[in-house]
Amino acid sequence: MSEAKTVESRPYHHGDLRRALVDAARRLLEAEGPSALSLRAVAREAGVSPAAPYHHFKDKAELLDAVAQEGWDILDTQMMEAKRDADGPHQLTALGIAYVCFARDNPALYRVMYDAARDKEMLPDDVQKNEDSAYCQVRNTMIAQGANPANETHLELATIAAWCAAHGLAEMAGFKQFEHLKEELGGERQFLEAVLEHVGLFTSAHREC
Amino acid sequence: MSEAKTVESRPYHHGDLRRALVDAARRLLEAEGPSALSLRAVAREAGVSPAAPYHHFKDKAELLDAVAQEGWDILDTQMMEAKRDADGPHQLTALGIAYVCFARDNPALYRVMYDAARDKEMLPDDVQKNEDSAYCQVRNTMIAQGANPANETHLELATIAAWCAAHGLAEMAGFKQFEHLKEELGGERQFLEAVLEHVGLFTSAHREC
DNA sequence: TTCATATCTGAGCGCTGTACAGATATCTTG
DNA sequence: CAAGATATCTGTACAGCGCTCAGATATGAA
Repeated sequence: MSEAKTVESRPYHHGDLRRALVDAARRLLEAEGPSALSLRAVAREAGVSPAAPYHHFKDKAELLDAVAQEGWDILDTQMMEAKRDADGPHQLTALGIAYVCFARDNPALYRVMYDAARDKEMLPDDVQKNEDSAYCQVRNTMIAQGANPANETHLELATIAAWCAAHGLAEMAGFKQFEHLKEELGGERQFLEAVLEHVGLFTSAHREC
Repeated sequence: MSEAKTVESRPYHHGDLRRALVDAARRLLEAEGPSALSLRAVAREAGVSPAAPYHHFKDKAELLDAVAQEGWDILDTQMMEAKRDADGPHQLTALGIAYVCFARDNPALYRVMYDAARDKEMLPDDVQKNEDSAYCQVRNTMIAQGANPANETHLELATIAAWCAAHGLAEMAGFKQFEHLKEELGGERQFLEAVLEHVGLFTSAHREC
């Protein structure tokens, strides 16, 4: 309470508690990691009572869904930028690298995103519906690089294969077992590129992360 | 208490509480899913007080580590069998399919395995040390299929790439988004094979799951 | 100005992981 | 076989969790 910001749209008491809660959650997530992300801690961080969030989210999972959605949006944006900055034949790898780098730079957020997905056994709906989504960007880039858009099934399988490889690498690139390889190859980026190159769907690229 | 089984090795009061706790955990995991796997529930299932587990495990994470270790052992065995039952050129895909099928058939256990890995930011040590581990089986199979064992780095990168793709597919194969593809391709197995084939490192195989 | 409604608080329930003192069973030593 | 050391297990307790609900409070509509 107290610090009611002078925003023009202040629907009710707090201003926009829903927004404030999601922001508080992301702050906590970055500072303390996923295990510290309790509903009560988020409420505390936002300066409200433990019961307040329940007027904006049905339960904890729904709050985390909102946090995860922001993660997907950021991922979409970063991949769009990566694709824009790469030339044609290197765009697919640029997308792959951007994906893995997003996970590396936002490990807690990435985990929240996939914890929600695993619980629901599905990715967010608009991953396949929104044409600007990371998923659709990969699909469209495959078409641009010569895949036959008419063979819908083949195209989708290739997209899924690339997505799976990128997700696996995103989750495991930070594992201690692979540190010696990063040193040997002269850096993390070289390691990521080398692994993606072995996947076959990707080709070598020259774009900083 | 009470039902002291007539085992020859009964070190102390319970018999082998450590063993009983891990078994209870796996029973709970299968019956109720990962979210029901509380230390207290495990103790309850094993018929002991909530504090009893602390004489065998430092904390909850250490109990889950023991559960996860059993998962890795089972995975090793199943992949060994899959490799044995496949002819040379199809062994790598057979390993990949076996990996994904293990995750499909033991989703809760697979999740415990990788939750622990993500927390520690590493796979279990013997994944790379034990020559019979799933990881080493993949590596050795790549050698058998023509990879140059002298080029250690290249070999390791290819193994990691295959592992990442398999892990990504293992986590996402059950997602609702891909159900229509499974139908279209005539079954889950066809879908899994098709995706792995797109990864490039794998080739088509003919082995039931 | 009055009233309905959306928002937030405070207290409370049953659950969790973990700590600790005390009881009990087993192993070891004489 | 007796006695003390030690490992094992119980009971109780504490703080924190997700979530519920009755009641207080601020807002928008009449």
